[in-house]
Amino acid sequence: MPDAQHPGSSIPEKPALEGLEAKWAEIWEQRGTHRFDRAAALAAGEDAVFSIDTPPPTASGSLHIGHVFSYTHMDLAARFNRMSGKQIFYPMGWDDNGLPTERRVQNYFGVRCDPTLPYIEDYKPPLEGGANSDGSGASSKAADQVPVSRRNFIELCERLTVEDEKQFEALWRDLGLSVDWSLSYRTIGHEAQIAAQRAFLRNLARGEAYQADAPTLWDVTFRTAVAQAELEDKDQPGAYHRVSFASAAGGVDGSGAVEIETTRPELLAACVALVAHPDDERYQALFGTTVTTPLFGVEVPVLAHHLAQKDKGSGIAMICTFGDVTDVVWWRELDLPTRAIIGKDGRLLAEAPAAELFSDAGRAIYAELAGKTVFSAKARTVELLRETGALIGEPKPITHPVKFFEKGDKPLEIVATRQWYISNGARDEALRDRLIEAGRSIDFHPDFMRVRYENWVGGLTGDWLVSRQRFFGVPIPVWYPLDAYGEPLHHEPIVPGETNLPVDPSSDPAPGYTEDQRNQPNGFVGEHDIMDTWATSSLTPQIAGGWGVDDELFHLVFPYSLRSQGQDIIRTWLFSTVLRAELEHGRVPWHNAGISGFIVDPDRKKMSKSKGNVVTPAAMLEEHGSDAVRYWAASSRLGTDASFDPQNPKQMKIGRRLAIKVLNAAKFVLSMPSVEPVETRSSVETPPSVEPAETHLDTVITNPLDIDMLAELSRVVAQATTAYRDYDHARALEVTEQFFWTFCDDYLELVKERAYTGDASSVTALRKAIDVLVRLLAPVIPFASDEVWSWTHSDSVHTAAWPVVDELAFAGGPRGVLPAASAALIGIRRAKTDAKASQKTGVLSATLAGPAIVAEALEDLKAVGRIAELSLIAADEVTVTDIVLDETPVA
RNA sequence: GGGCUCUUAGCUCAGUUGGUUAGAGCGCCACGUUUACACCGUGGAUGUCGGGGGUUCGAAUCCCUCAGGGCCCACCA
Repeated sequence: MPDAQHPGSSIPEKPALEGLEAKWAEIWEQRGTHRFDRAAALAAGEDAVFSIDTPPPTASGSLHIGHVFSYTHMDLAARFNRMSGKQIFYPMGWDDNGLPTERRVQNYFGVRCDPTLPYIEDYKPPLEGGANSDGSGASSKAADQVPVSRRNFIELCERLTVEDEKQFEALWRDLGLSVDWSLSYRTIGHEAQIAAQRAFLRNLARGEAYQADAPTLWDVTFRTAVAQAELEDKDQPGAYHRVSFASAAGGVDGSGAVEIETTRPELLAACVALVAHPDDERYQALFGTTVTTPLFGVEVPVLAHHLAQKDKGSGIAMICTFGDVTDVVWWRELDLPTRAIIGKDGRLLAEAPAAELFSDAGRAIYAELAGKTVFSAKARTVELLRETGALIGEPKPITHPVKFFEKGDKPLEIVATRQWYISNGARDEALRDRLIEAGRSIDFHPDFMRVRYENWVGGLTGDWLVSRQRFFGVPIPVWYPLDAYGEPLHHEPIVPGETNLPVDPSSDPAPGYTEDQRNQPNGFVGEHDIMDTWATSSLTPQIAGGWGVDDELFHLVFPYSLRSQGQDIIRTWLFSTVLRAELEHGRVPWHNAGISGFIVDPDRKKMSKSKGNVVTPAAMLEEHGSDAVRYWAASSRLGTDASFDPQNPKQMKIGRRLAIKVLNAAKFVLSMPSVEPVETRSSVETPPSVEPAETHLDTVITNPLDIDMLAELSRVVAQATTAYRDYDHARALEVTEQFFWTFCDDYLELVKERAYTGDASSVTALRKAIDVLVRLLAPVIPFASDEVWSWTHSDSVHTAAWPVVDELAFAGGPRGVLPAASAALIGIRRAKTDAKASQKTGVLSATLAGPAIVAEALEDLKAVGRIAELSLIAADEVTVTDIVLDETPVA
């Protein structure tokens, strides 16, 4: 391994990409190339800071190609701005709390959490790595999992996530992310817990966080409430059951009955009303009357509400507490009683809340259904309805979308529970307007992504449910006093002081109480819920920036310059971060939001694990090289989906070819006889106006072709810089790459004969061009770039100054010498190709037609074409009008 | 049902405020082993710019409309 101060300064015999990742990752770490220089930032002011709010990947998940894609986009911005003289604040976090970790720990170690169990010292879990050898699959079955205490469970979570995070970090280093690894954080870490609890307590103090006992979407597998942002529709088989209710008022058309259609007959015991549209003629006479439920014999009212749809089913619906979210709306707006029968385990409650209203037969029926799952209760109910004749016809099978927790595999139920909420604008128009306004003051890249944010804000149906009935997460930092009967006073929560954070109310006693008063009358009880993982992730700018802990740093980096993320988490991470910043700081958390597209397979389908079309990033980096993979990612603009065919990854080969070409071209240029060393301004500290080593370029570079090449390059510098400033890295790469290939294929060929002789103009121009090109390409191919840079510099290209037009100002504007010479060169090559001759075949004489400017490169054309006699006649287009090859075989 | 987005060569994509004959890379074909590069070089062929209509001297580009793909949201009796 080379010395960090003087890395491999010798040019290898045969430059190669292999090994560059490991070599440079280590040198960058040793040198602190990517460190945030706080002192310099303080001295230069916050305008000189470029801060990035990075997405903490789910530590228990696996990284896929989509991560590589969007994290590379973010790194391009970091590297460009670093070279532009900014102090880069580029932390990296791991999202390690939450359900994915719990589930992975259950599978990996074969355990499940049972909070009633005592802690066991030095606990040895039954499994290491799960039943599957890769440790990732659904290995241990739930029934086989050994129950362990909450503390043991959390210890296992922490143990596993630390291991996962090491692997993630290694991958990111391999990819060449220029993260300052001293700034890493974990969403379950000490600092994150403090920030999450402090923010929550401030929300509480301002009235933005509150409790409500209300119907909540509930996952029966994980036994936790879930939020709107975590919902996902899944198509499920179901059936319409037509059920007859007896009507004392005569029913429809005097039939004595009202028929409804339902997909959830098992909820019949929870029926509280029927509802039809107020304008529906069929039911006008029945509004205000009552009907009797089949099987249970409960009298329920027939009501009118505008949400009822005339054309759906029979036009009249059964309202149950609670079959779906529309039921909740009706229940609330029609002021109906609560007779919920589904428990938190997804089974019918042992005691029905309305049992006293049931008929005797109804009570017997319910006794049979109690304890059954929704699935078996439904089957039995249908049998009973059929036996009693209340089922009209046979159930009609349908497929319909049903709400699921995005990580769950059973339909959500609606259960009335006490939960914590944070205002998000759903019920507060003023806040919603502020959030929309906040979105408008962020520059989205591309701009249309803002619409997704606005749609989400505008479509919110309820406040943010932040409490989760889980174990591995940041505890909600409150306790409740118990009255003389031992009943908790939920409306009088006890809160800790901010200086005492973090707290765990399930193990720390409430302030002013002692631990032996826990769960005692007149004592206290700790809140056992934890926060939604987004309640922590929404504070990544605050956590990474030292909010409330290190105000000097926080003011330096907040609001951040850039949030970079995928489009799939606009509704969760982006929205919630804007919300928390608005509530806490009254301002937006960042100036720019760069939104990456996602990866689609050749069939235009989104890559996902469930479809089995993912490729592991580590294997990809290994196979193609990191620069090649980065090139592929950099070729796609923000917001644009990129296709990737794992079976045929030819797209990676293009970047690989570019990186290899850079190594070889640089080596070739540097092998030319050196006339006068060209020292370039290479330190960010050097003021741009002082370039002593370069002032003589214009006296050395005198050949018109050389000057024109640099003039073209100057234009490329301007275009690439503008593109990077606009977060259009793909455009920057495109113009740079196009010039680079012209430089290699045409210019380098044209001047190499001249350069071999030590011609000062061409050699100096070549070196200058390589020097600029390597810097232009450094964000995209950082490994090859720094390798090349190290051959002539002692510092890193990544802390070198981004090229500026002033460096090449002496060249003036492009005059067209290079394009004209290229066209002439192509003509000469074509003549040789047409004659099936080698390119090194000599030419006795040739005539070029073309504009006069070609004359300025005539000597170079003669040299590269091995042309003895070359004449030029005037024409608009460059063509070869006459050519006589030397047929003498080359010795 | 609403919103956003896309449709250009066999494939992946550029195409700026409307302006000559619509471009690149890959792939394909031919040629070439040249003292940077065989992980190579040189050259070549390849299009009804999704369909239709309109505005204009002029449309891949602007407008309308239709079709198709993708994503997000809503609906869930």
